[in-house]
Amino acid sequence: MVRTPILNVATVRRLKAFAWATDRQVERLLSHMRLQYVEKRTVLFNEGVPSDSLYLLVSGVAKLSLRSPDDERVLVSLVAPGELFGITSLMPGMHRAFRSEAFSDCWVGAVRPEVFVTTLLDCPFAEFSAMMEGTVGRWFALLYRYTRFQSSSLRQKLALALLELAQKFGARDARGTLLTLKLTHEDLADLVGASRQKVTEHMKELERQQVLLRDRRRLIVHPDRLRETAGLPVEGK
Amino acid sequence: MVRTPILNVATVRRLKAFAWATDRQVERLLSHMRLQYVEKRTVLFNEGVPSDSLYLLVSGVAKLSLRSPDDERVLVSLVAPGELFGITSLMPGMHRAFRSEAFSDCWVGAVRPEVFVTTLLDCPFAEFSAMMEGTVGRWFALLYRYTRFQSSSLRQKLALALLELAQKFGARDARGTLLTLKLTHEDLADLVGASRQKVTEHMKELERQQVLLRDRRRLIVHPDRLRETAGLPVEGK
DNA sequence: GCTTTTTTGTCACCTGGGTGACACATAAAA
DNA sequence: TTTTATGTGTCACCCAGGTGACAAAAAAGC
Repeated sequence: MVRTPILNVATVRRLKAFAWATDRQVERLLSHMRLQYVEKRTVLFNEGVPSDSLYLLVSGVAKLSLRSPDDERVLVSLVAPGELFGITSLMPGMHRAFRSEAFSDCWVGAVRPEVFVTTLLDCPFAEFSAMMEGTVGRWFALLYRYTRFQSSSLRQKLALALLELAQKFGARDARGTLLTLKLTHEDLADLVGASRQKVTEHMKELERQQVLLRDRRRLIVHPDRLRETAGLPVEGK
Repeated sequence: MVRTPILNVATVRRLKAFAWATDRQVERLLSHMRLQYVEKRTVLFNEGVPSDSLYLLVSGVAKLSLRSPDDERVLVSLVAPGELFGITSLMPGMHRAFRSEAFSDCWVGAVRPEVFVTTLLDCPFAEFSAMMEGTVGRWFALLYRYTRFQSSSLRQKLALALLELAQKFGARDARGTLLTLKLTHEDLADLVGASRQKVTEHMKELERQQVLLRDRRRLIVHPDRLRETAGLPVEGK
C-alpha cells in the first residue's frame, strides 16, 4: 500500500510552491486542500470539461496532453512536483484546455480556485478572475493554437491562423466573415511558419473549396468550414 | 497629420477593453495612460528588455514576433484594437518575451503595471504580481517553447524540450544535470511532435556529440551544450 | 534462471513542404 | 499615364522527417 504523504508548511516550502505566501496563508490553504492519490495513467481531468479545481502536484509526474485532429495524443507538458496546474479554473467559465493524467503514480492536492485566491490574495475571486481573463486569456488562446500546430499539416495551420484572425479582426458580411486587415501571403506564411509559395498554393486551394474568397486584397472567410479543415469540432458538432 | 483619438470611457467600452471594470475605474486608469502614435514598422519594445509598461492597442494593428535561431522573424501574433499587450510587465522582473512593432500605424496607450493593478483590483501590485508568476508563469514558458518550435529543426526541438525537462526535473550530478525521470524515446517524440525513430537517431547523435549521456535509463544532460544546439544564447553569451 | 514485453537501433522508401527562379498582376509613386 | 515596387501563381528540384519492418537489447514478470 502507498503511504499518504504529510502535507504541511515545511513540505510546501521544500517543494518551492507558493514561495511568495506567508506561513499562515499556506497553512490556511492546506486546510482546504484535498489530497488524493492518482495512479499512473489515470485521467485527472479531460479537455473540454468545466474547470472547478486547481491542483498542486505533491509527488510524482503529471502529464498534460491534447487530442490532435487525426486523433493522436500530443504531449504538451510534463508537470513536476511543486507545480500548480489546472489553472484554467482561475478564469471565469473556462473549460479545461488539456487533458491531465498521471505520468507516474502521483499525489495531488486539489483546492477550489475561490479559496486559493481569497487565501493568498485578499481580493474577491470574481474580480481577480475577470482580471486574469482580460490579461492572460489571449495568451492562453495563443498557447492553444501553437500546441495544435504541433501535429497539423500546413493546410490545417492556415485554417487555425485564419480562424484566430477572424475572431480578432472579423466583421460580419453577407458572404461570411470579412477580415478587416490587409494581409499578404508572406504575412500568413510568417504566422504559420511556412514558405510563401506553399501558402499561395493552399490559399488558392481553399478558395477553390469555397472555404474563403477574396475581394481585392480583402479576405472573406467561412468560419465553420475553416473549423472543419482545421480538424476542430464544428460549432454544435 | 494624424488626428489624436479621443480616449474616454465610451471609447474604451466600444473597444470592449476592461469589460469587467466600472466606469470610475476606467476613468482613473485613463488618467494615467500615456497615448502615443506608433508608425508602421516602428518597434515599440524588443524581446529581452525589462518590461515596465502595459499597453492597450487603441487603433491599428500591432505585431508580436520573435527571432529564430537562424535569425528569421517568427510572427507570433497580431494584436487587435482593444487588446492589452506587453503583459510580461505583470510578472516581477520578467523581461519581454517578444518584440512588438506596429504592423500598421497605431495608437497605443501605455500604463505602468502598478497603476493598472491597483486601479482595477484593489490589492498590492507585488502580491498580484507574485501570484501571476506562480500561476501563469509556467504557461508563459510553455508558450515560449512552442513559439520557438515553429522554426526549429527536430534536433533543436529536442534540445529545447530536454532543457525544459532539465529545469523541472534536473538534479546536479558530477557529470552534468541528471533527469530524475525515466523517459522513453517515444515520450520524447510525443513531446516534440516527431516520430520515435527519428528521435532515436538524434538522441544517438547527441550522445556522440557529448551533449548528453545515458546511465541505464537515466539521462544526464549538459545544459550549456543543449542551449547551443537549440540555438539559444548561451548563459553569459 | 527463463520468458514475455517494452524499448532501442537501423534500415529502405515515400511525401510534405522548402528553395530558387521567373512570368504575370496589382498597387504605389512619379 | 508610365514607371517602379510589391504581391501572386506556378514551376522543377531537393531534403528533413514520416512510415513500416525487423533485429537486438533491456526490463519486467514469473
